[in-house]
Amino acid sequence: MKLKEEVNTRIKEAFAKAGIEAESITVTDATKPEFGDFQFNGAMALAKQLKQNPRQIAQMILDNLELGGMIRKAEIAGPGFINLWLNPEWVATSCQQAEKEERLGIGRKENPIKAVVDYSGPNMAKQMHVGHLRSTIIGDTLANLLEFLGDEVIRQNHIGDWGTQFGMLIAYLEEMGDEGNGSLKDLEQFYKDAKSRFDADEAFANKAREYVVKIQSGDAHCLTLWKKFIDISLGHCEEVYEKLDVNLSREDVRAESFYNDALAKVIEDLDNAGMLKESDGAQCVFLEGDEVPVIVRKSDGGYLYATTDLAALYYRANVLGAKRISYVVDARQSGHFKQVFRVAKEAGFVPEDVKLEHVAFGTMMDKTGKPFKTRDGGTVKLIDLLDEAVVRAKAAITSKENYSEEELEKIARIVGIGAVKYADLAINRESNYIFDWDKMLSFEGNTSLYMQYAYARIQSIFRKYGKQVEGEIVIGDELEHKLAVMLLRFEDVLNKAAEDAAPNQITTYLYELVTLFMRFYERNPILKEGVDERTRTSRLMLADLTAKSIKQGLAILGIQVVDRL
RNA sequence: GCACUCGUAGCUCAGCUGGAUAGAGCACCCGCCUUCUAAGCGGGCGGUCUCAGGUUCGAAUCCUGACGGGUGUACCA
Repeated sequence: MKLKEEVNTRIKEAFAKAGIEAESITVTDATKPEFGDFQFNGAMALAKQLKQNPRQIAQMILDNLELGGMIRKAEIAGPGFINLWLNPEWVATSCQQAEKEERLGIGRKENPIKAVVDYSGPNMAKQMHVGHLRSTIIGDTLANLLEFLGDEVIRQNHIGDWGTQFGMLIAYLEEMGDEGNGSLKDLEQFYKDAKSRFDADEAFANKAREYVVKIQSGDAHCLTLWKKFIDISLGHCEEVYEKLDVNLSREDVRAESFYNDALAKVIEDLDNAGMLKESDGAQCVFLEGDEVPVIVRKSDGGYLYATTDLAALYYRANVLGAKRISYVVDARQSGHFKQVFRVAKEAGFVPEDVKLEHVAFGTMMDKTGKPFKTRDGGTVKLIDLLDEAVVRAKAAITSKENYSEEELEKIARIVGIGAVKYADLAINRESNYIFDWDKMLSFEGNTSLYMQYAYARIQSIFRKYGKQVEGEIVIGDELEHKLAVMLLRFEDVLNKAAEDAAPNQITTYLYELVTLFMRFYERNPILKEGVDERTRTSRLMLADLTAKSIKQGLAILGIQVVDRL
């Protein structure tokens, strides 16, 4: 249900009938319960334009407002606010319909597009650490969300599999022989070992340098080694994806090396477009207003990050046919993307109507407010964080009920991993955030467990009830009204979250929804004695729609629910 | 130096297309389990929204400046 749009339409019609021109009309959520469900504040702004009394304008709108079955009451308040109350019968019927539908009454986009979401992008020479978490789960959420709303989503995992360090790594892998597979378990260590070997042994260093050239020139032996290395390293990433419950597979991998053959063409095209200039021996694009150029080819002939990204943009826009290309990458690279996007558009690599966006997220800080160091120790390996999350969840669950070992393991995984993902997704992606192990693994307050707990409580009710619910929803009190309206707002929230690529809008919504439900649960008994049949049915249906909404919302975030907790 | 970004309760954060008394969680204090799961619910404590100007009927929200944190700034990705 596009609730706000429905209300907006009514207001727009009122404007038209009153003969008032107004550009954008949007109602907002009421700020207080006593102000109803929605409020329209536009009369005040309009009053200034028209040089009239705002209350008079508001009155004119009211006089022309068709309440229909949807709106129960509309009132002018204060300087010219219009407060709107939704009709409980209308709310009830709408919820009733949503409860029956697979998609909970949420429509699919009328004009779906192809959307590329570029996320995760681990470097094959390094182990995934907590810093990689954000891109992976924000990207996955965005992809799930767009998919749910009807777009054709193409996930792209742009892994870093190319560069000088691979010469050293494969030379070392070769030396290790069969032991190599095992040592690669700890990539960080493997890298260190290779590096110290490189620094200590001149012959090895030379071989490493030679191998870099050989991979790039397509030497069969070196390519085999390289492929083996990438394969093993990618396997480790997949272990993490598996644990994280992220929808990324090998088919989504489109590595840096994939674009190698297209790089020369990028330079050629830029040159043909007259955008290329040589500076200090390097091929550059100078953008108007930018101090630093975009270097696309080094003075030694090598290509760069920007070159690969341009090739990738071309591929995504023209071969994949994407109309929205979202890069879920650390905010520190915003300068880079701003430039690359501009070059791509100016050079015509990407058609004008394609939306390019950098879904930037903040840097992770430690508890003292300093950036998490990537190199010299101190980093938490992602896999360790996830394992610890499951261990803690298990400890927390064990005390509650008796589970079989198998059940326990399954629930602990869902709860623990969910907590880690939720903690990250719940904060505004753009600001920096502090990595706090304990906070991330907390199970109190606004956490995924709160939602999962509510879901389990509802399932418990239905287990006891033991029948299918059939009947109608009747809004019994103010609390049920609030809950029902909140349920109807789901689609609005998802659409806005998709537009802004903001997962925290979904978590905020879920938290508000569940908070309302918990109060409803405490105050309005369902199966207890003395509850009449009609009320019981209605409350069961509200609970059911709540559960389904929680499940769907969490599913988009990549978090599962359990029936029992 | 220049550019970007952030500055809201003791801590961690929402709110930012301007609206009516600024919201949560954690922490702290009080209350609620013989009836649907107390990982919950109710109540309390806690704020000159960094500061100073400006625009406006109205500013945490928009603009300017200062201060403070973070980041980026020519051949790494």
